[in-house]
Amino acid sequence: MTDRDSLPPPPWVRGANRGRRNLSLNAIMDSAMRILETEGLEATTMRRVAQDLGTGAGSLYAYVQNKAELHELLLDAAMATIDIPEPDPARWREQLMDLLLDTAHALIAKPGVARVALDTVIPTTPRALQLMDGVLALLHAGGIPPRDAMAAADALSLHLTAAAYEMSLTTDPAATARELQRRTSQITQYLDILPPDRLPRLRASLTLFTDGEDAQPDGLRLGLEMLLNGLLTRVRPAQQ
Amino acid sequence: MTDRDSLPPPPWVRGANRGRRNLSLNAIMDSAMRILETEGLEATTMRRVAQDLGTGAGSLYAYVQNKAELHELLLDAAMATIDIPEPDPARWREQLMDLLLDTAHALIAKPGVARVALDTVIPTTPRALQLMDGVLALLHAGGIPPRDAMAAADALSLHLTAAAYEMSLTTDPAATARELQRRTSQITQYLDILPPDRLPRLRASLTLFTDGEDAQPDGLRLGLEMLLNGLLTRVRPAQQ
DNA sequence: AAAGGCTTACGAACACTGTTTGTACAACAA
DNA sequence: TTGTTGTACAAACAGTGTTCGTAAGCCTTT
Repeated sequence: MTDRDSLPPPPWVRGANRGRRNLSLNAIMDSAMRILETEGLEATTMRRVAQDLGTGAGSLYAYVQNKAELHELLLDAAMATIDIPEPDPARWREQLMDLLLDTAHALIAKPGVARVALDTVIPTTPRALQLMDGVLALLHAGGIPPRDAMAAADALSLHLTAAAYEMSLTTDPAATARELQRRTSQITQYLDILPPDRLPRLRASLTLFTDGEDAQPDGLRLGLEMLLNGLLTRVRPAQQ
Repeated sequence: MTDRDSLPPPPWVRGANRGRRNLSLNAIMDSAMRILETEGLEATTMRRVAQDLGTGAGSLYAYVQNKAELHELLLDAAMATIDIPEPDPARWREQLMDLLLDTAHALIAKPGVARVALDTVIPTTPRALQLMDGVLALLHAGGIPPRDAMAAADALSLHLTAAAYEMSLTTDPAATARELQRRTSQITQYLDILPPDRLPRLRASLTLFTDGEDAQPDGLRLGLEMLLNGLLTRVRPAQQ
């Protein structure tokens, strides 16, 4: 298995093993991860983490450049459970789908981490690079030319991340379940006021929409299957 | 053309025609839109809008329930330029692609609005409902069964919104162009430190990645084409 | 061993944020 | 004319990220 063992920390992370006294990057990450798991990303603020460590918010800036960097490190930590397979040309598609679903589940598991992934223009964190390399390897094993593979990997990871983000909006607290109820009732309430010939397709499909709540977790797999099928049947853009 | 004329305001919008004195929802929206266009979504705060109207932040709460609702109204206003076509079964696919690209461009045109679309679990605003109805109409015209059409519309709009959001992260200020440069240089810098046999696929594709900046605007169309192709060749999930 | 420099730690401060509350005022209905 | 309704506004609350000055500690050099 290539690239499964953990990589060394990137050089731009300031205080990897630097803390001489009370604090350390490990301690900060432990506190931040605990807060992330129990209170969500919104609550994972500099002040909250510092309070958990019994210190001031300013002290964290010796180990971390930004709140954004701290969140990115949390994203990297959340991807620890993903393991990248050795490509098997006979099973590459199944392997790829598993890898993508694993990644999505890792993002959903830690609430709010999907938003970090979406906010990060290009992920530069070690595990993100490993993941990208793994996806490219599987696509190459499937016979996809490198130029198409890059574009496909982009589309797949974008879709995956967005779907994970959307799901972590609705599954986090029970409060957002009420929010979803409020939304759908808003729509029906609005449709009742409108002339009955307006928005007919939406009217017809609304029952599928509300029932689709349970089937929505499959929506992720469905979108990814669509993308993969489309990739295989598509006219190559390099030749077009 | 069905549903092209503007719809009446939804009943839950409080002060549609209510302002008896200085303020009004229209004035608030005008100020907010001007600030959105010139300073971005982050700067479009309650206090900033109120200051632009020469009043206090609290006054806005007579016309708008939340900052979130104000942002949603801005999203709705940004979608004003999209026109929904009358489905022509012979050209449905081209029509659909145009509609989706139009929507994406509308989201990108007003900086930060794509984020609002992504944060909104289910868009309930009039124009969003019109758009959804229009997409469903085109899919039905293409012979897609209603159940699949709903799932496809979900996947397409998710992909579209996420791509628009990603693009508005890198195109907004020139500062983020430097950020993108910093990211790629971080990656190469990191790869130089690693053993040269690690992440080989990413190494090989990195040149395509950096060159891909110019071709990235086509990434959106490419992803949507993949989704559409995949939809047409996919085994129907209802029978599986 | 003593001195210097570097870095962590910490609290205070700055400039913000969304939202709530109390009070004053204007306009409409009875 | 009185009363009710809902707008306007300022102040206040509880937060936020980040910067800065100061004090203390450790390591290295003299």
